[in-house]
Amino acid sequence: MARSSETSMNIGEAARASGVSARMIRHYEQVGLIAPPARAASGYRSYGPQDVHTLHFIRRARDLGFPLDEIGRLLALWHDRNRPSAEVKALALRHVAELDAKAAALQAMSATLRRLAGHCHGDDRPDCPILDDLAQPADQALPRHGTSAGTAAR
Amino acid sequence: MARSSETSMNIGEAARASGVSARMIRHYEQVGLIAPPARAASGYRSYGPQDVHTLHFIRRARDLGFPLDEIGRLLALWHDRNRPSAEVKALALRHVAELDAKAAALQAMSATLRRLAGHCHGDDRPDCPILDDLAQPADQALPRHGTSAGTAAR
DNA sequence: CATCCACCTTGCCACCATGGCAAGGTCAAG
DNA sequence: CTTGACCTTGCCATGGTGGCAAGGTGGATG
Repeated sequence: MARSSETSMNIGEAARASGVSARMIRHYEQVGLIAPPARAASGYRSYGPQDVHTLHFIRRARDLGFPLDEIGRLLALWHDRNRPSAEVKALALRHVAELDAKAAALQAMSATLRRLAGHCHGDDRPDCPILDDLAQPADQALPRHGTSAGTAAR
Repeated sequence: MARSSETSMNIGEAARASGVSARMIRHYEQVGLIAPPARAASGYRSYGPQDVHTLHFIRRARDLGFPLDEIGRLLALWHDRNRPSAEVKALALRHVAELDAKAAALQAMSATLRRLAGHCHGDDRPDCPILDDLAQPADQALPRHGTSAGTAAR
């Protein structure tokens, strides 16, 4: 096993320490999100504490739903001592808007479907307003209320 | 152009009539969601009104966020005259739960990020609570409140 | 009839982020 | 030296959609 006091770790240890899978660490390297680390004579990747810190940063950003390209920008801002915080904030708020839009789309779908389900007996009989709605020839009965849902989704 | 009174159409017309792209119609056929249609002597796929109806059904289900495999089940239930509506309802409500879970995850991310952004001056100075949080060595300051957000996401 | 354009056919690649598997090299402990 | 845990690279799959390419069809127009 690894000696916890060591400052240089293999990819597996870096993965455990950062919460990013070894798989993804290699991937992030490949797509240029992180710099290629030093290599041991064996060819093993070698990560230092700073590298792990960066990976942890990425992990957190991913947990907040940032796509990789935006994480790249966040990393650049992080490393830029002269960044204007306004830039970070703008990036964050743009992402918030995206998250909200996606959430709203999902909720619109949920609401529509829940409403349809509310009209369905849910017994042994075959009559089903849910299927009836899906089978609508165009756009009648039980209109998909609220603001445009499906289109903005996905 | 096509004579609108024709009952048999090429894939492009079927696409326009159903709201499903020609691209996706072929895809749905390939993955077995729909049966291979008749072919003209030329090899062109030929779709009847019933086929278009089915495609429209699929389109609606997609708009409600159903994944293809669940749409397959919905189609089977639709065609089954002896279906118990309870089955349809259960499928729908299971999907509603999934939609709600995803929406909740997105909202949790949004809320966290919005809160962080709220603490950020957003001016020319480099100090930024957003980056500070992402760079947290572990799990201190401004705890990611609420119920576990990131983990359940995506 | 020749030409043209819009349409159709199949097939492969890309996205995004992640996981799985395979075949082989490395290292430390027993 | 063997074993087992780890590392390496590379390819394939996911889900749903789009794009492009190379070639065949069909109908309208000159």
